[in-house]
Amino acid sequence: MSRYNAAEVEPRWQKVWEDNDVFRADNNGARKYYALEMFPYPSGRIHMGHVRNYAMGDVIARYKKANGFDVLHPMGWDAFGMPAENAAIEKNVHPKGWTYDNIAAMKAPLKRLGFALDWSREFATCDEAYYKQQQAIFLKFWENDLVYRKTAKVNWDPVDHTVLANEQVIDGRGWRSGALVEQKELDQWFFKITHYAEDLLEGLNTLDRWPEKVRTMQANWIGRSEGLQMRFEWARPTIMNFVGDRVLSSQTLKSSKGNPKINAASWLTTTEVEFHSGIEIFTTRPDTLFGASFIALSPDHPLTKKLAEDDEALETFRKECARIGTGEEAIEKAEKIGYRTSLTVQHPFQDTVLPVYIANFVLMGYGTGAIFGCPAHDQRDLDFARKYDLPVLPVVLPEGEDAASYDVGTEAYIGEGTLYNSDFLDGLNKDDGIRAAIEKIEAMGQGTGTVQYRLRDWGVSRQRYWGCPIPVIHCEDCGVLPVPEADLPVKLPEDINFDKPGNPLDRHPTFKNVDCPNCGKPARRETDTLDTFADSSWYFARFAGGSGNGQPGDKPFDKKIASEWLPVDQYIGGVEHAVLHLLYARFFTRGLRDCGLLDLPSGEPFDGLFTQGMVTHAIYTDADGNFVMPADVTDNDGKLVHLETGAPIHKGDIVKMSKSKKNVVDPNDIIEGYGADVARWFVLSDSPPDRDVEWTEAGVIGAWRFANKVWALVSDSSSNHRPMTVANGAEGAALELRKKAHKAIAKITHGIDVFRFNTSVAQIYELTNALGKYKANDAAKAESLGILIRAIAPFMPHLAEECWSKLGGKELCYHAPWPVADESLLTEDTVTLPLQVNGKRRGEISVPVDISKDEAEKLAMADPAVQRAIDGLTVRKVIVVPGRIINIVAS
RNA sequence: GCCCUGGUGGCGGAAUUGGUAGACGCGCUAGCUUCAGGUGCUAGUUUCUGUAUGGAAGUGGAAGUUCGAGUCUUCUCCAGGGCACCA
Repeated sequence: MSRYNAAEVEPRWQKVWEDNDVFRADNNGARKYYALEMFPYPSGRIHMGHVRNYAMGDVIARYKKANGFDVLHPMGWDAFGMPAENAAIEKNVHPKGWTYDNIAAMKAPLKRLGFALDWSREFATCDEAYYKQQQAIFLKFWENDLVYRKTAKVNWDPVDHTVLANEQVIDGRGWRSGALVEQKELDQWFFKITHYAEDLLEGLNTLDRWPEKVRTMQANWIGRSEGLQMRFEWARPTIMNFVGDRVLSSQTLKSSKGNPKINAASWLTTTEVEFHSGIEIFTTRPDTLFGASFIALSPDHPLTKKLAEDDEALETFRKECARIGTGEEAIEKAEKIGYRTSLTVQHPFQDTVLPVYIANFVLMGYGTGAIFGCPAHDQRDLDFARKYDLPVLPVVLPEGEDAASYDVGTEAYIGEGTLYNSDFLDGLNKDDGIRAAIEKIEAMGQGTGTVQYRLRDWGVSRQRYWGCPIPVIHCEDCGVLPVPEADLPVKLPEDINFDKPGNPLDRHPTFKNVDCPNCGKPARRETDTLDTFADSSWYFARFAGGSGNGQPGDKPFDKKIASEWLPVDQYIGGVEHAVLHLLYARFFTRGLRDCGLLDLPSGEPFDGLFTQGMVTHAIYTDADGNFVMPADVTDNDGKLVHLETGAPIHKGDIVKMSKSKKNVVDPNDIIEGYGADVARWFVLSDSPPDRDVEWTEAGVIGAWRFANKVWALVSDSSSNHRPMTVANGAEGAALELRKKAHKAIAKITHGIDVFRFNTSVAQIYELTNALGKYKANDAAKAESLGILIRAIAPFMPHLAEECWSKLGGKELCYHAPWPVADESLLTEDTVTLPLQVNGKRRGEISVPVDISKDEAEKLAMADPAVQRAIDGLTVRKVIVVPGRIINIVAS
């Protein structure tokens, strides 16, 4: 037997594939299949997570190809972003050079892994040809009212010197830098994602090939709630005080605040609210209006700010709230605190007056920034009411409670029930009560039923160099103008430096200073660049229909071709993108559709989504607690020691591979040592794809052994074992082998179809074992070997080609059709039926599959083990499940 | 606090969706082979009990539905992830 030499075999087949251009995607009229993995950021090194991600996609791509699909499986680079700028600052290299060098460095090992990728479609998002089209899309979105500009309070990351979208702020810190985020007022560009809030939410229901978890996370993020937006009018004495003694009059308000219309769903926190005639609130529980005992405004509410101008104590209170707002532990417990104003409002339905508080738990960013408090049926309101001694009047009576004695105590009741203490709402249930209350308020002209979303518009301005320039010019006379299409792309200048903090574009004279395209006078070019999440929001369409590549007349993508390939049939990537990337991409495809660029009625870019688990590894530390790379650790008689020093090593937790913990295994080392196939096989074999897989040396060796075993099987085999052989009419051991092989086909196929590659792998092992034991050199063996090799091909494609060719396969294994199971070999003539007595297994009998129930029962009763078990008992019942089990009930 | 996921041998994990729990792999044990350098083959490997045919227990825990539960229901514990004052 000759040993399998991956180092020689793998590059050889890679060259054959490349020379024959076999992975190029063409739409030849067969059913199309678009397989895509989230494209990588070119950090310069590939890691095991990449290997696992792309190995999964490759299984799907090769499997679909074998099933006769036209497969599109492209690869490219998500190449804009801050690491390039950080490298520029730290290592004094140019972001562009750094990025393209990294791409080259990553492309080599990726090719060495032998993925069936159509490299002809490769691009990087930092290619001029790509960002030119992104600028064109930006302008198109602008034309179609999907882009707008506003001064807004934004999340400012003081470490990265840039703005962050809401989604990019985690626990009050920047998602990348981890720095505490500050609030800053800036002119910002926004994508109007809220325009599609309802559609994005609705669309989730159609994505039945997405993980439930991701859909839930997006739904939560969009955060739809139905309710009532209404006005509480000032109580008579208040309006006198308010307008008379304090600053405000309706005239000054109107002129300073402009449009009084409420736009609560907008990104802006400076919600413009008309408050001279009352306070606008939003509620999802208008049925509990009769239980209202106060009104609370956000500390950031415009009215609060106005009042604070004349009220030092209130200003102090506001600062107090702001201080608590940023400390993380404080948010955990966040005691509810309030400030009582001298204002009061009129209850809409009855002759009572409610005090107006400023309260720290009311958020300006949601609804109108003001609420009515109903302590009996909202926990926050209850905590607040108990603290400030406000009335707690229950108006929803839970089932089984008595109206006369019911008391909420310290736990607000938020469930269903019957309304009482509520005048015209008495006796209604929750939903009817909500409807009736909304109707009444609408009839009174004090409000309307509305829908609120937590989702806010996507702020995309970034004060960075290494991103797609926003194609806009600011002219003092003509205003904000688009760069004319003929002038695109707005290129990133290359003569920049990072010797000062901030955006180099902002201090680049020839970039920044331009002539107005309208009047020709000196004007200022926009120096902000787009959030890099924009880059990854349409790359899949460019892969599918990109053309011209920077030539004149190039478009973002060919509408017809892109629309044929889209949606992506199977998208694979990490869960960490569940909200950000996947939501933005769904927005983009809707925008592209509505701008007429893409023919995609559903607007959904990804038909199937799979989120794979991480690659983990134990953390190794030495006696001093320093992290040690796994490659430097060896096993010495069951004890882990340092490879060089021999010092003892401690094995710690098994966590995601990360550079900082040094628990990483370099794919390059594995490829060199064992070959690409072994690395691929290992990451797919043991764990289900959606769970984490622990990288172990033993596991790799196991995979390596298996590859050799398959090779041994083939190289020892007779030379006339043509892989496409079909054996007919075998019997005895040959028939058993054929049955095994055909059953394996069915199970392997199913495993791939449902993304349980580990179960496919197990079946491949079984078939290999069966073949290993089968010594005859006949047609049954030839057929089974051919099945085995084709089944292995999506997992270990090089080994498969080598075996296929050794066995005399005429064409490439890559082009060989997926084996089809012969139905007649999947069924057995006889089955083994377990015999149970009172649910306990007592024996088994072998019977023909088509045996009658009576016959089976007779045989079961005659079984000696059954006889022993029912000795002295009376048989009550015999349950015969054909082909499955026989259970005898006796007592 | 709320919402998901999951919990099965020493380990990773199977289980035709209510029908023989532990497939397959790793590890381990015993034997054979001498391939010298991550080797191949054979047998065994849930636990307890018994010389043995066998018996008993067993899928985080408790109860339930059922002829029959890893699978369904309720409660509960633990781990991982997400959201977090969203009115």
